[in-house]
Amino acid sequence: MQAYLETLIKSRLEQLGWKAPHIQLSRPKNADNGDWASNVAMILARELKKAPLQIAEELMEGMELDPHIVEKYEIVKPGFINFFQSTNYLTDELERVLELREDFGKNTIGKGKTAQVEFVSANPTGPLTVGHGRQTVLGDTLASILTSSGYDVTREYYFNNAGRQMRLLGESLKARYLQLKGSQTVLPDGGYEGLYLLDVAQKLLDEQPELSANTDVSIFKDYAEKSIFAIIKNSLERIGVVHDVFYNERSLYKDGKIEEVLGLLRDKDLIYEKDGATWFKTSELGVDQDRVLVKSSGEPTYRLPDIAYHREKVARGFDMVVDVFGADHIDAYPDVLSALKVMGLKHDHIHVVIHQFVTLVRSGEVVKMSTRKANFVTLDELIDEVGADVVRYFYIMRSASSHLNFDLDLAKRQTEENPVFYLQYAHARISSIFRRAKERGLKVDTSRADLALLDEEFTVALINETLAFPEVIERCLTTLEVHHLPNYLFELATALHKFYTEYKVIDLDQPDVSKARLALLDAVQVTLRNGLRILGITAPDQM
RNA sequence: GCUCCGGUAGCUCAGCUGGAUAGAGCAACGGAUUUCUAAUCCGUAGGUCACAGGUUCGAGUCCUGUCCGGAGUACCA
Repeated sequence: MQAYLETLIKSRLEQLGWKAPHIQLSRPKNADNGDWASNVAMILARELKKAPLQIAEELMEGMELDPHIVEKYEIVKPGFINFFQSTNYLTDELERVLELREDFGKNTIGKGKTAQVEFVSANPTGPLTVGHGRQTVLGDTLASILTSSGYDVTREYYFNNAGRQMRLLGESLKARYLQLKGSQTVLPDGGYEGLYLLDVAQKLLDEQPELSANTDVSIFKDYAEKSIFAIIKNSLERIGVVHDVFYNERSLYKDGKIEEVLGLLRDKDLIYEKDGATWFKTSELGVDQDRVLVKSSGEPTYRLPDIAYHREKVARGFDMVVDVFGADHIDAYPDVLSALKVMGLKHDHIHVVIHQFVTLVRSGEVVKMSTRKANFVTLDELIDEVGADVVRYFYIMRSASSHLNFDLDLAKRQTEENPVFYLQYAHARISSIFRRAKERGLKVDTSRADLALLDEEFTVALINETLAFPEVIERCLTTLEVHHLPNYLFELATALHKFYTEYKVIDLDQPDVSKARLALLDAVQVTLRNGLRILGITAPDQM
């Protein structure tokens, strides 16, 4: 419908020799204003120096509208052109939904293209926290949106296992291990205090009781990395997230990629030595100051491997790259991108999605989170308390650029007024109706239903809501903001519940109407299920 | 100081590239169940869209400035 009107208006503009601005077609909030509306006449008013109403008249005069699609149009006050879709159009589209089924909502924007989504990327120094959870769900859902748009998607987890952090982790584990053996060893300065390390230490002690203070730290480091990664992967699995690639920082060193980047930047004269460290002249690239790439200790800062990693991403030839980062990385990625730029590499296909922090509230108090301190809430604990479906929904119901207030007490309490259950109930409710229909001998035979019977107010509203699904997916894709999807599904559920209370679906006195309504519900359920699948939330048939 | 994000109903937040009367959930109050699941629906109340200017037919949305909250500004990641 949207596309149809757009091309129609565009060609008419050309006919008249008017310069086509961005044609805007929107769904008016008020049903009196039609199903679709365009402001094109008002936009043109300035340039043509004519009254918008007159422009609209001239525009519409020679327009040939297919009565099968558009029933009528109106030109109203400031200069809107309102289009009213025909019932035929609605039922045709509904039939299409029922043919497409699990493919309804998909588009082909990314057909034949590859995409990579990097997300989570937490270093294996501790269990995933509630903070990581947001990024996890955000990235996974974005990846699903891309898949629905035809992209061949790689979900990737990049982790840093070569730096100072991991050394500290090894030392921390060693201290814990020795403590278990009765030694008074203290944790290193800035070490990891989390109790999970004690568990890891206990396991190590059980497996290898012979280690001592003389044992090389690397033994402890590797063991810690392996153990903690197992914990992380288990958490990811619990909320249905599976990465295709775990990209290891250490490999960048092994393959000489770190050195290559330094060499390339040096060729551009953007590297210099000062105070024993190696600096990147970011001040020449629009940043307020230069950054250190290699510390005086000889260890690179996170920036350097990040640049090398992104160079690899470019080399791997993805058509689209999405990086999902927390707000604490806001300062790092511009350096990475400008480094790619000066190395002459493609970079405008890289999209960075920054999400704001999750503020955790427990008993009315804000919980400060730090992986190194012991007082953090893990993603696992959250899943234990509220369930994976609720966790997933809550994390993406808000836009990424907004701070997310996660009230733990509320989330735990929530079992009844929860939007997740509201949504799932809509799905289950339809299943229930289908079961009952079957009992009464009514077949859900969508191909034989006379959809033209679906013309009541709330029915049409429900159909319209259903048909909006593909637009929502597209919007998520173009904006890379996935919160539109849960919001939409909530509205669809509302439309369904309203329809349900208003009309009786199973009515043996009106078998034709019943059949048509069952077909409609089939389409609604297909849509709900498709949407929930993208969100990674289960669609129960019974609650 | 500078950079980025946010400030919309009591609370948590939507509001698509500027469009028609600013919405939802929760909380409050009042209703609906001889019925396909009431985990539902309907109604009432609740607003200076932080503030001040500007741009134009039209601003919650764009521009400038101010205030408030958060993040960053590290030889941490």
